[in-house]
Amino acid sequence: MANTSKFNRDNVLHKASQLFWGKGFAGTSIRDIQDTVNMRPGSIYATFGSKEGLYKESLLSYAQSMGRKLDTFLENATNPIEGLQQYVEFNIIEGANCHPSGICMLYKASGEFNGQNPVLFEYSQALINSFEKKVTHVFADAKQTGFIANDFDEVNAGQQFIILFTGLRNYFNGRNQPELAKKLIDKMFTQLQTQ
Amino acid sequence: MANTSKFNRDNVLHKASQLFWGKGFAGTSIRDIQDTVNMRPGSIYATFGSKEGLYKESLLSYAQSMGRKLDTFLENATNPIEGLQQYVEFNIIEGANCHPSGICMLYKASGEFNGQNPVLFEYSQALINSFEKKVTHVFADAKQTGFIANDFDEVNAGQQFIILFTGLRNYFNGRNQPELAKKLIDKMFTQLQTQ
DNA sequence: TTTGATTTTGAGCGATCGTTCAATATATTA
DNA sequence: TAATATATTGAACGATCGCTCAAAATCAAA
Repeated sequence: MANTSKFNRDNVLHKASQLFWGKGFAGTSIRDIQDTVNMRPGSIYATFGSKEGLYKESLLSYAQSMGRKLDTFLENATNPIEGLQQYVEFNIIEGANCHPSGICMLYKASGEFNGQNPVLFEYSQALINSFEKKVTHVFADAKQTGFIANDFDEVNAGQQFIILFTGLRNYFNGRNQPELAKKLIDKMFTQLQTQ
Repeated sequence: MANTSKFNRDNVLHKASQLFWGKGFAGTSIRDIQDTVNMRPGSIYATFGSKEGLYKESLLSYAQSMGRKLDTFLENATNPIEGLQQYVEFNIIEGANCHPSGICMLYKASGEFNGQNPVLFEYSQALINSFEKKVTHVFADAKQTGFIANDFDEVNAGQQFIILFTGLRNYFNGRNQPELAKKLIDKMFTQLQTQ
C-alpha cells in the first residue's frame, strides 16, 4: 500500500542547513528552500511541519556533520591535538571558501535566537554543549594516551578551545588572511597546552 | 522659515540600534521601529532614506557609544589594562542583563551580512577595524607609560584581545555564569600580558 | 497675522511572507 | 489489474513586508 518519498531526507536537510547557515533563520524564506531542495510547500510542510521544524532538523544535521568532520580529522592525525588543530585550520582557512559562512551555524543560531525564540535558543545551546563535551573528551584521550601531561585540566581546555575557536572564526569571517590565521591558530594551540 | 523636527535624532538612533542589535536586520521590521521610536513611516523615510540607511546609522551609533563606554572605563581605572578588563567584565557579566544581546552588534552584523550584503558587511568590518585600532592604542599607551614591558607587541595584543573578547561574549551569550566568566576573563588577561 | 518652507501623518500600494488543502499522481498490496 | 494508502502538487489564503505620497499640521520669517 501507499506511495514512497521521491526526495532524500539527508540531502534535503544538508541543502536547507547550508541556506539557513548563510542567510540566517529570519533571512531565509520557505520559497528559498523550495527552490534549492526542489520540493513544493505541501511536501515540505508534510515532512517537517513548519519552518521552525525544518530549521531544527537542519541545525541538528549541521551539528552532526560537524562532529563527523572532526572525527575524520582525528582519525587521520598522528595525535589528537594535531587533529584538533587541523580541524580548526580547515574551518578558518581552507573551508572558508566553500562554506556559506565563516561563523559556526550553532553560534549564528545562538546569537539570532537569544531573547527572541527560547526554544531554538536552548536547542542551539544544547548542541554547543555537546560539541564542547566532545572536545573535552579529545583532551581527556590525549592525556590518557600520554600526549599531554597528567595534571592537564581537560575541562578548562575544552572551554578555552571553544572560546578561542569561536573568536578566531569571527575574526576571520569574510577575510582572506591565511598567513595571519595560521600564526594565530598556532599561538592558540600553544596557549591551550601551557594552560 | 519652515518647521523643526520633533524627535531627537540620537535618541531615535539609540532605540533603533537596541532593536536591530537584539533582533538582527532581517528580524526587525520597520513597524517594530515605528512603535519603539514613535515615528510614522513617512518621517522615518524622510529622515533615514531606507531601512538599510537607518541600520547603517544605528550601527555607527552603536559603535560610537561602544567607544565612549570604553573611554569612561579607561578614565576611571588606575591603569589602561585594568580599564580594559573592567570594560570586558561589564560587557560579559553586569551588562548582560540590560543589553539586547550578549554578542557585539558589530559581529552580529558581520555574521548576518557576509555573503548577503557586501555594503553592510564592509561597513561592519570597517567599524570592527576601528575598534581594534583603538584597543591597540590602549596597549601602546600602557607600554609608553611603563605599565607593560618595552618589547610588548601591541598589534598582536590588539588582535588577541578582539579574538578572546568575541569568543567570551559568544560563550556566555544568554548564560548566567558570572564566577566562571570572571575566572576566564582573568585567564584571558594574564595570557594577553605574557604573550 | 499672513505667508511659505518644512515636517508629520497614516491610508494604502504591490510584493512577499509562512502556511493550507483539495486535487492529482504514484507506488504497493490484494 | 483494481483498489487503496500515501506523496506531491500548486493555487491561493490572510498577514505582514518595505515603502510612497497627497493631505494636514507646524513653526519661522516677513
